[in-house]
Amino acid sequence: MKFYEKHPKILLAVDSIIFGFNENERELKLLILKRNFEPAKGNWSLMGGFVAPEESIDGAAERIVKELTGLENVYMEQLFAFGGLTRDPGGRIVSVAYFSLIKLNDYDRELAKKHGAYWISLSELPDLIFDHNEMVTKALRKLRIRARTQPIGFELLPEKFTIPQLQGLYEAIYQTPFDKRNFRRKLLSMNLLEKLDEKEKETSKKGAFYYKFNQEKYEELLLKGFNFEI
Amino acid sequence: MKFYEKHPKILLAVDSIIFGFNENERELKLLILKRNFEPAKGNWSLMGGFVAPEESIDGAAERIVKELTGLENVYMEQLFAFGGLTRDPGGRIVSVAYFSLIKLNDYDRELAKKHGAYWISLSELPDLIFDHNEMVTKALRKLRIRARTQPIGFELLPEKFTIPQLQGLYEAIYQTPFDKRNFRRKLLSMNLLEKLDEKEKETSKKGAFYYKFNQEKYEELLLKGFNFEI
DNA sequence: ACAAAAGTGTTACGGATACACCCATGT
DNA sequence: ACATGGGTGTATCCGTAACACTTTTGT
Repeated sequence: MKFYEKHPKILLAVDSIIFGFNENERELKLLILKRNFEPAKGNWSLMGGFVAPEESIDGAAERIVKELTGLENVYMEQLFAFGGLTRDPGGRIVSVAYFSLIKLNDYDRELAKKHGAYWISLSELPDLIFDHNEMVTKALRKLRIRARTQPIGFELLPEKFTIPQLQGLYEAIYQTPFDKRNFRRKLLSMNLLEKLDEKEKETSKKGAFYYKFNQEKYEELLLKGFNFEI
Repeated sequence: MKFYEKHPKILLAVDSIIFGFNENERELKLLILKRNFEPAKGNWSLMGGFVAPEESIDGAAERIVKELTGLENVYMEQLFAFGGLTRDPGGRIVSVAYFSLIKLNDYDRELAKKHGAYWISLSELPDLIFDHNEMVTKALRKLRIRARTQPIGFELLPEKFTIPQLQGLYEAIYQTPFDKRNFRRKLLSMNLLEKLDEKEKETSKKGAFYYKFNQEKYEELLLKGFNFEI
């Protein structure tokens, strides 16, 4: 039984804003690529693709990220549906944008290379095709809002991280320095970080203790009405 | 010059969560209708419609609201794109949901009647078709977040309103009482409300002064980095 | 005179901010 | 011994929350 058959269909795409972070650098990166098909071939672009009839839009977004990075089960959130009539000169396309957070050391370098993908610092972002710069701006704004009230920062860090690394991440996201005493106090006061015995000794002589985020504890606290807040 | 021609197209719809408020009652209302076509004919549903090839998704959302209420230029915000494979038993449809805020006295009663539409209190919301209840839940959550940090409450009130009416609106949105001294102080301290000489005398013998929201002043303050916050 | 809603001030508390020195260790 | 980044405590400020009585006026 089929309904709605007389209604016109539309090309539907997804585009992925893929954020990456490396705990040793201090910048948030974005994965973009040289587009290898028309229109706008050769220009910088986000990774995207069309939604197939037999896949959900979330599924399409996951497929796109996996094609480019080899990663599955990464943090992903729907950003916005872009549906202006003239956003893509190649035709009338509605695109649902998603943003993802990945650890910069995890992705598949071969796959990325094959697609002509590069990590770009946010501060050096070039002009992208169509409305992709607008997508990035919107994604960054949403990321900043999210990172304040949900513990998604940890998606960008390895399992073990130091407090200075965590602070570096937040400083990269918000592009502003934090007071290290206040930052540490605030984070530790939530009792969500587990201190390990091991120290990170690359970046300082004294060494900084590793911590890890306790997801189970977070979920437990959530049920009691706890709100993560930075 | 056409590109992308070999890619499959998809049915794209919009659904509208239309919130309404009447300053004399104390409840937030939702406009829903009895669906008059298959599938799920006769069940409660949000107002929706398909996106035409020659209209933007925002345009489709505006058209839908106008068809049902006769209103244009109402506050409207994109909520979320729902793209699960089985969300509509009538076929594979991706739907972009929007929510709108309207003043309950403004809409066209004839149009609404013709579509079989009714205003329902949030507390009495029935089962809606497909994922429409989920849409409403999500819209309500977003409305609550927005109303805290942007002056959108005024979209639900007439140009002239009293402080107790404004408080009643916020209490309806958040389903929780506020202290009237603190509420009044906070709102007035932003210097965005202009006190009029006139009083509203229906609901009390003493009468309450009317105020109006000063949009120009708000925009001016925004430029200086002001943040609306309740 | 009384009922019913409008309007008004002060205090206490807690979280946020600002700020400077000591510690550990590799060279 | 010194340079480098890690780690710590306290005082102040400000916004938030709690709370009860007076005013106006229609009946």
